[in-house]
Amino acid sequence: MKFAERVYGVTKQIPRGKVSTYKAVADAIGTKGYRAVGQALHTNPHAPKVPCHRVVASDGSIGGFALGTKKKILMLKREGVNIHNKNIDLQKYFVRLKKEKGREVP
DNA sequence: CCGATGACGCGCC
DNA sequence: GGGCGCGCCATCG
Repeated sequence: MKFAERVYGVTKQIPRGKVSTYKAVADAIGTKGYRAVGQALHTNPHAPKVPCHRVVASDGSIGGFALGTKKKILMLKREGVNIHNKNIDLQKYFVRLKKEKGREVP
């Protein structure tokens, strides 16, 4: 399994109307390469299956997007995620991503 | 193999 | 609170 595939697997779990952060994704797959996560999403071959636009920066900013940040914002707002001044309320829309492989130690 | 780059994160000024 | 710099990991040249 490639690194990118793992990123997609985790990102794919983000429900509509919610968002997550690169840090959360990286932590979910067990890596500290936050930047690598972003790169994987940039080269995301899976279209709507992997909602890469639902992944934002940990500071609440939009972050980046292949088609342009504005487009990203528009898509998010369209899904119900309210955005003000290029910022998202992580406290409200942030969702915890569960690790794709690691179990919760029963 | 080494060097540079990137949709980031955090510490410091 | 805003801006700047360094560090992180994976991929590409």
